[in-house]
Amino acid sequence: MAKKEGAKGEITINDIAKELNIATSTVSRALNDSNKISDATKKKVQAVAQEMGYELNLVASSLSKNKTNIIGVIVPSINSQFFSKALSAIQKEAKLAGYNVIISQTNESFEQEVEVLKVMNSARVDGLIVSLSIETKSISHFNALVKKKVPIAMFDRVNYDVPGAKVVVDNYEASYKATEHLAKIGCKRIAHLAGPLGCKVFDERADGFKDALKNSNLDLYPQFLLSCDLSDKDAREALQIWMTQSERPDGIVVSNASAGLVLTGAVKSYGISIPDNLSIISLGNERCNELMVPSLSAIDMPGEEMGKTVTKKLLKQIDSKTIDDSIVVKPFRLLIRNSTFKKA
Amino acid sequence: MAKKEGAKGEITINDIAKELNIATSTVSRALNDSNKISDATKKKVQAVAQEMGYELNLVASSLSKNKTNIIGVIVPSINSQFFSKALSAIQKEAKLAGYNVIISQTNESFEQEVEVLKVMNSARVDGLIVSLSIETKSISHFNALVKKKVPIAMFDRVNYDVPGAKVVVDNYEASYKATEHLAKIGCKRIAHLAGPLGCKVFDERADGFKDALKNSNLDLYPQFLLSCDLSDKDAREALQIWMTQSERPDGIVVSNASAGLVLTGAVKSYGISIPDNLSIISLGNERCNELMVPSLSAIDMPGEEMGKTVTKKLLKQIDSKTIDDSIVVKPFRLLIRNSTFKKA
DNA sequence: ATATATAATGCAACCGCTTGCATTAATCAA
DNA sequence: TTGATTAATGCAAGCGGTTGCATTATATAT
Repeated sequence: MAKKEGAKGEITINDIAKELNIATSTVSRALNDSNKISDATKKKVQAVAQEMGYELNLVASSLSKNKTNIIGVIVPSINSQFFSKALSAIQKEAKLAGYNVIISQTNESFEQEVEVLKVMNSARVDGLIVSLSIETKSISHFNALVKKKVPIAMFDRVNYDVPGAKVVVDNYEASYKATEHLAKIGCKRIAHLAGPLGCKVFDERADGFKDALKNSNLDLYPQFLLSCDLSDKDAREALQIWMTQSERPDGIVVSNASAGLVLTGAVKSYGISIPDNLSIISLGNERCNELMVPSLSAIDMPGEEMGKTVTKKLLKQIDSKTIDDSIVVKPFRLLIRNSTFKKA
Repeated sequence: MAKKEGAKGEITINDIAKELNIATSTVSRALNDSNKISDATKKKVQAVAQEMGYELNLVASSLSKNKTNIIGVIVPSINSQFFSKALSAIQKEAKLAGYNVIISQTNESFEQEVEVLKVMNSARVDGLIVSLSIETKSISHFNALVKKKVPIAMFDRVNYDVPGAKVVVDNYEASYKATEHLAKIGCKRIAHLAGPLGCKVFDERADGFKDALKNSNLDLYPQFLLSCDLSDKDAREALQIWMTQSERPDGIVVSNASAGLVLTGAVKSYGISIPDNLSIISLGNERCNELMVPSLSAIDMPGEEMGKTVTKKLLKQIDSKTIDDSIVVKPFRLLIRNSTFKKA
């Protein structure tokens, strides 16, 4: 077979057309299984394509169809268990529908989020799945995309002012339940390690905490509500503050999984026993939670579920060319483990 | 400003050209900061581009430049700590060089790997970073890419028959050191939970284990070398076998992090104390290793480092248009924790 | 002032595929 | 048999940039 190839050795539909002495358009239609091409021709074309090692050039295809079949995904980080589970589900779901996925992380930086959004725009993604950075307050950086009607779906860290579907958990309720759980097992002095102020998910968690205290007739002790960036360092410092107070907490609700693990580990150095002297529960559950000793109670946030659903929502928006402003609230699970064992 | 926009509301360089009454090529060159365009024109063009909200269409650009500035990344899974760290580093490094990243996971399936490779080919990625699936034995699915001289770089799960740079750790040595460590602290009956047979990294680890035993003058007891898929279930089953034998192991080298954590957790139910009756060390280290009780000794595989290096290697191949067949062996660290505490 | 090098811009083909419309071939009803 | 349908294929204009080469404007040398 005489192969006339382009510069980079790529076989194009033109090559196939020449080989068969038919029009390029016929080849294109044959390969796309158009119903206006005879079966005989299709067979021939497919055979030759196969033989010549033809592979569709998605770039060219995207350009002429004005559709890339690429979904852009923007997350704060890709190496937290929650997000990597979500990403995994997103990728899986997207692939099922014939979409590729471009992933970018913002590292919790607003500036990077803005930049990444531009790149996604330039890449002409067919739709966008976003989980906002902690720093993100305003959303004007979405304007360009919104104006162009690029479908957007958000999960977990969402902003309801951006049009498109949202998939979340009820953070208020999650925190409320966690706090209530501590109250129920007898904790009287419950503290909360909160995330950065102004970040909605963490604000909601702090609110849930406060209301649960109130409804359980428990006081909020001074300094028992500490807000920080949830880094290992900050978590340890918060613990230090609590442990050197005259009235130590006997229960802690930690606003994310990572800090929860750190706290639980760090508590040991104060000669305190969990759960006898102190109960801990984290909002967010990682594999480690059940493996460590004591195993760490948690609210499990359904990462895969959220990833899967947000992808489906986005794909629906893409297909239907409509904006779906629905909000899906995924259920969380309260996982009671040894760190919050019922006191006698 | 009169905006004449295309169907999807996209501003093109043609729009800018018309607006300014100059040629499209001039606009293109101006935006690309070509040195054959006067500063005055550049300023004007950039101003108008800004004002009209122009954003480069990467799809069109890619097509005409025959370069996508996209790196394809193929990994077995994106939600293991090792790979998510690597991915994070890859993404970061790629972005620094102006590349986007398309990520796909094979879920350890050869079939999916083959398929994903085709998609990457169609997407015309400028280069490929790959970590092979466990199932992958043959590499003929890389032929098409190799023939087209698409740069490929592999890390961790590599195959030296595919041209391109490789970034690995010395798995043999890692396993050897881990085993030797157990021997040194006095373990006499050391077992090894190996990964699937035929997967190089795990074979090498098994070899390192065996050689370390030999050189430490220790016997390999029957059934003490068990190969499995390293799932939670398999790990527990292996432990079951060992624990119901007359001669239980007093040391275990587990061939990945996840199974190591599971084993350590499961051991408790046999009423065995770590490290007094049994020492455990895992090849691969997760955050959990140091948080659990007892903290789990491990060989730390440098995920970020590998991700960073493999990306740099790939970018160099892309830039230089040459194949770099170098092999970088990244150092691992032996992290001695409480699960392998020196016996009296 | 004239030839000549240099800088700035324009023209048009091209990247590989898609698609509306035109054309030709095959099929059917009258 | 002939005009009307229907089926199959071809033509050519995009999609939105990029780039080699031609052209024009400007600067330098003689």
